[in-house]
Amino acid sequence: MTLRQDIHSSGIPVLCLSCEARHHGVCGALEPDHLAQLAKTSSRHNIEPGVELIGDAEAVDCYSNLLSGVVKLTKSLSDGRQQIVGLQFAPDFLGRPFKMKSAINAEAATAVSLCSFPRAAIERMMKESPEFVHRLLKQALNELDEAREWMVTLGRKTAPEKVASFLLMIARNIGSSVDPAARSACFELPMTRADISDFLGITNETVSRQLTSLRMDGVIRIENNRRVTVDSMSRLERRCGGRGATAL
Amino acid sequence: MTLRQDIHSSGIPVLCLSCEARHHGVCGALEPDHLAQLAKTSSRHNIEPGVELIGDAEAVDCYSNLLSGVVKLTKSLSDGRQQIVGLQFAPDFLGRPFKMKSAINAEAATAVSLCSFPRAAIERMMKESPEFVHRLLKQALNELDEAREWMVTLGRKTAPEKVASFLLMIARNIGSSVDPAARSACFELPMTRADISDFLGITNETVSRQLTSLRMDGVIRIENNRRVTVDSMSRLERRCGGRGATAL
DNA sequence: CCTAAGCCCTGATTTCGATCAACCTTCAGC
DNA sequence: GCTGAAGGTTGATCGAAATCAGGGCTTAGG
Repeated sequence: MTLRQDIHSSGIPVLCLSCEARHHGVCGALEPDHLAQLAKTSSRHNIEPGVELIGDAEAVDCYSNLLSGVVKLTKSLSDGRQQIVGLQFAPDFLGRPFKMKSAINAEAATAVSLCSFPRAAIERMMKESPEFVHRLLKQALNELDEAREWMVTLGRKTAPEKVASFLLMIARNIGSSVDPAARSACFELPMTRADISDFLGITNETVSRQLTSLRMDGVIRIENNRRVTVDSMSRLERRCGGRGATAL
Repeated sequence: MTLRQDIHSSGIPVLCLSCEARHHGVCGALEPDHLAQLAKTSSRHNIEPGVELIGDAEAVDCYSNLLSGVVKLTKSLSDGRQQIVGLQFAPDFLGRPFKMKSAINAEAATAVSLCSFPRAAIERMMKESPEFVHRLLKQALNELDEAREWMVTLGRKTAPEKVASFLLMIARNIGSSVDPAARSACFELPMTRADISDFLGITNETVSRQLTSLRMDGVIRIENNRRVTVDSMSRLERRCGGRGATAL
């Protein structure tokens, strides 16, 4: 492999050189030699929308860096009711240290590309690199914050507020905006109406109605059912229900 | 102080000897010398129900081990709507590494006792003891799991199921049960009906009605508004909505 | 081409839980 | 003792969102 020689030359594996995970993801915590170690066992996958990311070779059980696309984490009740409990965007780290029984399903919401590592390699990294664990902790705390933010949305917001909050969250995560102050945004919805409803704890009919309502009111524009344009972010924000200002 | 001499004799600070946090909490990750270091700067507090745990001397900004009692974490919208986003039981670790702006309020739900440490001491521990960070990661992942479990409850369960699920969760956390298989349980509700409603995303009237309904159906007994007895856990479980079985 | 399956939108109706309102109990303070 | 506040329960009414139902658009496949 060309890998070994690259390790010798620059210290950083060639595969990792252009990888965003090295800047903002967990790999940023690693020294070149650790990175090289990991890279030797890594493999890249491209995954189609709708494919489950579980056990086996496919993706996670291995741990993986999410390089592009959106992954949804879901939990279901035995009667079929489903709730999306997390969305992961690049360059999040996927996989669950310390246990298998998570009872959470991961599924590619869009086309997804992953950089996967065998479980053993990651567990070794956790032993050898405190900085790596540190980074994992940071991500876990971030996800915890997000989860708690959603709990407010799920428990205390109305359907119109839920949909607006969802759009705002997506815009902030994957929205492209020319404007540096992000006064406007444009993005492709990474999920179907049914997914959105599972995310917000409402029905797809309600999602549809609320999107229409936002469209009618000129807050958003929608093309091809998926492409959303928000002209005025602040206008959208005002529809999200009292901002979480606990102080002031 | 007697502290120093105890460090010399046994290696473990006297205060920590009988502390549960040393067994199941974050302190369990520490070597005697680290523990001694921390103990020197620790202080214990007793806090009344309803008191905010924020900034200042009072409690957290310091980090603290929760020694007894229940702490509720809440987020509010500016119009007053409130959601409880987390409950902490002993021996959880309170406080937020890496940032101040959490926008989360912590409040003693019951009488609470804390063992607090100055921010600097904990940050130093995080640098010096990888095992400590490891422990923090574990707790964070646990809280994340709990948060996600609640998201299902908030988003997809009916009011009766929500209340049953809440009782089950409390019973599992603080229920005393003679029976080892936990066929029955008895506990003091750590919060008011209003708190419970903020936790479940419903109104206190609805909480009240559902409790009455469970009482009428013989699933629970209630004394003094607070003391709850569950004779058959499995009966209660059946009221929680399809158990999160994703597989099988 | 036609058909069937997804996905999405919209209207009519129903229902669950919110809201409004009254009353009870307990407890602290005067 | 009385009074008022806080927490809790219960009933009546209302409304937001679920449910039920139908129809349109796009895409894949025969």
